[in-house]
Amino acid sequence: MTLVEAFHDAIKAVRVLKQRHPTQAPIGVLAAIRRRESSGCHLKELASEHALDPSTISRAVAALVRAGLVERTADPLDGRASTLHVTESGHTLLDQTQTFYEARITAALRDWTPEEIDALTTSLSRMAHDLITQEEEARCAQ
Amino acid sequence: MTLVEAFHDAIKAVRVLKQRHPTQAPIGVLAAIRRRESSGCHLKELASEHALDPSTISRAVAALVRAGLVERTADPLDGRASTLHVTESGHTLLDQTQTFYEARITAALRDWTPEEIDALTTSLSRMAHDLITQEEEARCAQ
DNA sequence: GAAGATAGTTGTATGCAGCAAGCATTCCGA
DNA sequence: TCGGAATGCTTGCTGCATACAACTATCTTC
Repeated sequence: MTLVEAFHDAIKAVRVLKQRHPTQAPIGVLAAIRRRESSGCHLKELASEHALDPSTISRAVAALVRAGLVERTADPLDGRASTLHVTESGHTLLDQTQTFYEARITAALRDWTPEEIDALTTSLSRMAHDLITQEEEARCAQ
Repeated sequence: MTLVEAFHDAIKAVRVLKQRHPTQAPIGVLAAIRRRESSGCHLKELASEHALDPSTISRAVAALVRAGLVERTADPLDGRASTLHVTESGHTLLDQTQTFYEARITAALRDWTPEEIDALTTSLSRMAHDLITQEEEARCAQ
C-alpha cells in the first residue's frame, strides 16, 4: 500500500461520509470565515486560503449570505471590498455541523488512542505543508 | 489543529497538485483496472471499490476506451458484462503518470524518514477503513 | 418458460470549478 | 493632480464529476 493509495482510500471515505450526510450550505467556507473573523475577513483571503478561484468563493459567500448565515459589511478602508461576519444562525449551524461530524469521527476512531489521532493530524498537516511548499517553489522556479 | 482541519489542508494540497498537473484521462479508474486486471475486471466492481455510481464509472471507462487506454472484451461467462483490460498505451501512460507523481511526492517529503511515511500511510488507511466500517454499520442499523 | 434480478448505458439535472469580461475603486508614477 | 494600471469582487459561460431514473439485454430461479 503506497501513500497515494492510502490517500485515495481516505478521500473515498470522506466522500461516503459527505454523501450520506450532505450539507446544504458550503460549510467549509463558513468555517473559514469564522476562523479569521476577528481580523475582518475578506473574500480574497478566503480564495487564497482555499487555493480556489475568487469567483468560486464569491458564489459560495453569496449562497451563505442568501441563507442568512453570513453578513457583508462595507469595508471602511477599501470601497471595493467588504468584510464578512458569521451571523447568529451561522454560528448555530456551524456548531451543530461540527459537533455532528466530530461525533461521527470520534465514534469511528473509538479504538484509537489520543496520541495516534494526534500523530495522524500532525503528519497530515505536515504533508500538506510540504506539498504546498514544493509546488510554490516549482512555480517560482519555472 | 483538529483532524478535520488537517484533512482539509491535505485535500487542498492535493487539489493544488492536480490543478497544476492535470491529467487528461481518469487515471484513478485506470489504475484500479490495472490493479484488479488479473481477476477479470468488471465495471460493477470498480463502482463499489470507489463508492461511486455505476453510471459515473461507465462514463469514465467509456472515456478510457475512446482514448485507447482500455479495451473491452465480452465476458464469456456473462453476456451482459464485459471485462476490462489496460492496453499497451494505457500501461505506458499509467507508468508515466505514477512515476511523475511519485517523484513529486518524494521530493516534497524529502525530509521525512521512510518510517514516518509508512506511519502516515498506515494511519490514513486505517482511518479510511474505520470511517467506512462505521458508515456501513450506521446504514445497516437504520 | 416466465418473473424478477443484474450489468451496463444513456438522459437529465445539479453542484463545483475555472476562465474571461466587466465594474467600481484604489494606487502610483509622470 | 490626473490618467493609466492594479485590485476586489461579480457575473456569464463552460466543462467536469456526480447522482438518479429509465431503459436494454442478459442471467437466474422457480
